Order: sequence, then C-alpha cells, then structure tokens
Amino acid sequence: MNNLSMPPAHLRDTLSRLAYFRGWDAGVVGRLAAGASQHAVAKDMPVLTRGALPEQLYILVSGQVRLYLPLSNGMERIVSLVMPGEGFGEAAIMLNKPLPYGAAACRDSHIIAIGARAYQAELGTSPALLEHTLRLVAGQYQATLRDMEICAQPSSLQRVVRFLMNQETGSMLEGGYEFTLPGRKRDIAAKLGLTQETFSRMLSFLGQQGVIAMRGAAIRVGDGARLRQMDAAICAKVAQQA
Amino acid sequence: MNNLSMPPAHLRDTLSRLAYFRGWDAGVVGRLAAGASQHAVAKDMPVLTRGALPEQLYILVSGQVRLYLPLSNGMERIVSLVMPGEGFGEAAIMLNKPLPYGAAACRDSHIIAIGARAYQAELGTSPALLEHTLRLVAGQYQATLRDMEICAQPSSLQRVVRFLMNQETGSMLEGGYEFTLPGRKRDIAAKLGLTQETFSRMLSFLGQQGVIAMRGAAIRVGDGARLRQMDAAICAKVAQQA
DNA sequence: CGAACGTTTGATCGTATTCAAAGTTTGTGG
DNA sequence: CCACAAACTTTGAATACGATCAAACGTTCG
Repeated sequence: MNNLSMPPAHLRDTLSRLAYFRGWDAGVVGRLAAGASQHAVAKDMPVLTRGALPEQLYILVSGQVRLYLPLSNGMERIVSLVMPGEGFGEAAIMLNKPLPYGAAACRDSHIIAIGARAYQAELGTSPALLEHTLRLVAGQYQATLRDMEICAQPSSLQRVVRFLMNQETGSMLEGGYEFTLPGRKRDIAAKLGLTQETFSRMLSFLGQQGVIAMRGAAIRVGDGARLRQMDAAICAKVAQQA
Repeated sequence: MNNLSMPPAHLRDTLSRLAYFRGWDAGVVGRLAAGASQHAVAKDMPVLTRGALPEQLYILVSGQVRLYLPLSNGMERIVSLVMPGEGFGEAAIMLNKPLPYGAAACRDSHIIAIGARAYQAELGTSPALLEHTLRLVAGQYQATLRDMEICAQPSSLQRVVRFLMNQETGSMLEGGYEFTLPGRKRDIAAKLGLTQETFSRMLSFLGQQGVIAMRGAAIRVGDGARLRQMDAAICAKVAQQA
C-alpha cells in the first residue's frame, strides 16, 4: 500500500469526482480532502487487517477490493467485493471497535484514505451527512444479510442459482439476461461459501442443462423463469424427503 | 400476535422504562408512544415475514424473538436472538426496503410496535437520535459479521468452540467462566449454522474432553486457555494437511 | 513465444446431515 | 405433590455432499 503524494488541490478534485461524494457539500469534501491520502495497492496486497482499530475511511478509486473473514483452513469468506466509487470502514469508525474484516486488493487498485477523526467531525456538524451515512451502513447490513441467506442454503447448486438470480440487473433480453461476473470466479465462490472447484462444477452443470451459457466471465441466462423453476425444484426435492 | 389495547399513558410509561429508550428525550418518547401498540405473541408465532415492507419499529419487552432466514430444506438460519430491551427493524425502515429476515417468537413474548413514520419524523428532527440509531445499526451489522465468521468456519467443532469463547462475559471464576445458554439449543445451533444434533454432539465431545461441564442450559468453561488452545489446534490440524 | 495466473476436470476422502428412536427436562392438571 | 404429557435434547447408524488433492487445460500479459 504505497502512498502516492499528490497536490492537495488534485486530491480534492479526485474526491469531488467520486460517486461516493456525489451531492455532498463542497466545503465538507474540501475539509475531508485536507487530511486524505491516495494509495496504490498491488494485486493481493493487504489494505487493512481484521482486528485493527479503524483510523481511516477508505474509498476505492479504481480496481477492486475484497472484504473478507479469515477461515481456519487458510481460506477466506468474502463479505463484500468493493467496486470503484464505493467505500468501506464506516461502521467500524462509528463504533470505534476493531475491524470485523480484513481487506485486500483483488487487482491493482487505487484507494483514498480519509482520517477517521476528520470524518467524524463532519458527521458531528451535518445531520444530512449523518442520515446519509446511516442509509449507507443500513444498506451494507442488508446486503450482507442477503449474502448470508445465499450462503446458508444447504445445497451448493442452489447457492449458485440464487446468485445468478440476484444478477438480474444486467442487460435484459427476451426472457433472459446477460451479465459479466463481478470479479474472479474464485472470489465469487468465496463469497458464496464454496470452493472454486464446486462453483465451477455447478456452473458447468447449469451449462449442460442449457439454463445458462458461459463464455469467460460473461454469462447469459437464457431463461430467467427456468432458473426460478430450478430454485423451486431444489426446495421441493429437499422437502419431499420429509 | 394479539393487540393488547392499553391506556396511552401506561404505554408511555412502559416505553420510558425500556432499556432501548434509556437517555432519550421524554418528548420524543411521548410522541412515539402516541402511535405505538403492545402485542402478545405466543411461542413460535410469527411477528413479521421476510419480504414485507417495514411499517413498524419493534422493541421486545419480554420473552425472546428470533430473526431468521428461511432455508430451502424448511429449516432456518438465525440471524439474531433478540432479548428484552432490544429492538429490530431499524435498518429496513431507514431504507424502506423489504425486510431481509423473518421474525418469530421463541417463547411467549410481549412486543411494542412503533409506527415507522413517527419514528422517521423524530429522526428527522434530532441529530442526536440519528447518531444513536447509526451506532445501533452499525452494531447490528458488526454483530452479524461476527456471527458470519463463526458460521463460515469449516469445522463444526470450531464453530462451537468459537461460540463458547464469545460467551466469556458470564461470571468469571479462576481460569474459567460460567454462563447460561442465551436460548434453546436448537436456536443456538441454527445461529451457528449447525443442526441441533451436531451441536449436541460437539458439546458432548467437549464435555468428555473435560473442557466444559454442562448441566441443562448452564455451561461452565473450566479453562478458557484450554478452549483457545483447542481453537488454535483445529487451525493447525487443518493447516498441517497442506 | 513463453510464463504466470486462473479455471476446469477427475478421484478420493471426511464430515455433517439425515432419519429414527430413546432419553431427559419442563410444564400442567389432578 | 405427584403423574402425565409435551417439548426438547441426546444418541445411534447410514448416507450424501462438498472439500481436498492433483493435474490438465485456457488465457492473459510481458
């Protein structure tokens, strides 16, 4: 995580262009920029470690960052794949408690770090910002619960099917839709609570069944209804055993 | 979920005595009480269903409520076991998005429901309340991440060991501690991502090993260090295979 | 073109689930 | 206070599923 020294004015401009600060008061952004720094993080290098106290708010400028929980077998469970324009660390700063997750770059990334105290000071003077942050954290919370629901499903095939159903935000086409995987397959597998091998097998299976077509990281779901039907079928199959 | 009609004044008193509202402005509590209602929920009856839009903020007066994610095999993954004085629904109200979890009573319970709009109105006029709520939601988020870390561990024994380590808030005694399980074993198992059978087996095993002693819902961890050592041993055992 | 990285495929193994039934605690009514 | 019923928990045996290890296959980038 190499510090890139930048002229303060340039840093302020970078901040104001980030989606994260869209609609924020210019004065607030300017003051936050004063104590900010930009960093380059090489692929697979750590950004912060689980258990440390939060001293910065992080906003991703480019690249991709994974927030993860370390597992006893040396693997990781990914909590969130952070995309450019998104931030992380808000909740830990508010509580001033140890970070519940580690963070590392999935690929070469640029990150802006903002002093936690400066951030808290702004929150203290702006109810609008407070409300915005509350919505932000609430959104992260709910997103995590959605992921948890997927991970908790007992069948790995169903986890993958649910994941595919959740991606129905890509370009729509008659009856189906198309999208690009939001990260490496190994990372997505880690977010679904699967090994990359199992994830690969399930995707292959769905391909054989003609439910999806896969070319590299691009996936085309031929028939959304068929997917939902498959999800229901898995539920039924497990239920019939009773 | 039977509505118990109560005199508004009595309801206001009940609210002001709840831990949830400790330190809140009396005027705020009074206005919230105006649109509130108290309900009796029998054991295993639903309080709210996953996917519904949030129309109330709930605070538990007595009993116990579980927030859960439904699984395809008819079981549940418990997200949170709500204890008296705690509330739920804040995040969903802020986002006005469908509830990510269902809620049901673990035992006969009394619940107070507060209109979401009245709650939001108070938030809009009180930055202090806003900040308080932000901390509340951030805390729920982090608690969920902690649970997620336990659930994600590949070994069921380790999940139980970690759970026991997290309970080190009970009465301390030389080298160890004692506590009462915060709910039925089946519910705790569901929170750890285990079946009740597996949970029972792991507890028995730890009992045989002399690490814990169990009498009903009371558990004595004889040696906290031994437990941590055990946790580390599981990590090492899995690691040595590499 | 070569090398590093990421993904896929195959074979084996371990572990938690499942189903079934016995055992224990808790609560209730006589 | 005891007896009985219901709820909850524990134990046992068989099974299925995903993880693991190992190696081949593609792909992307110097």
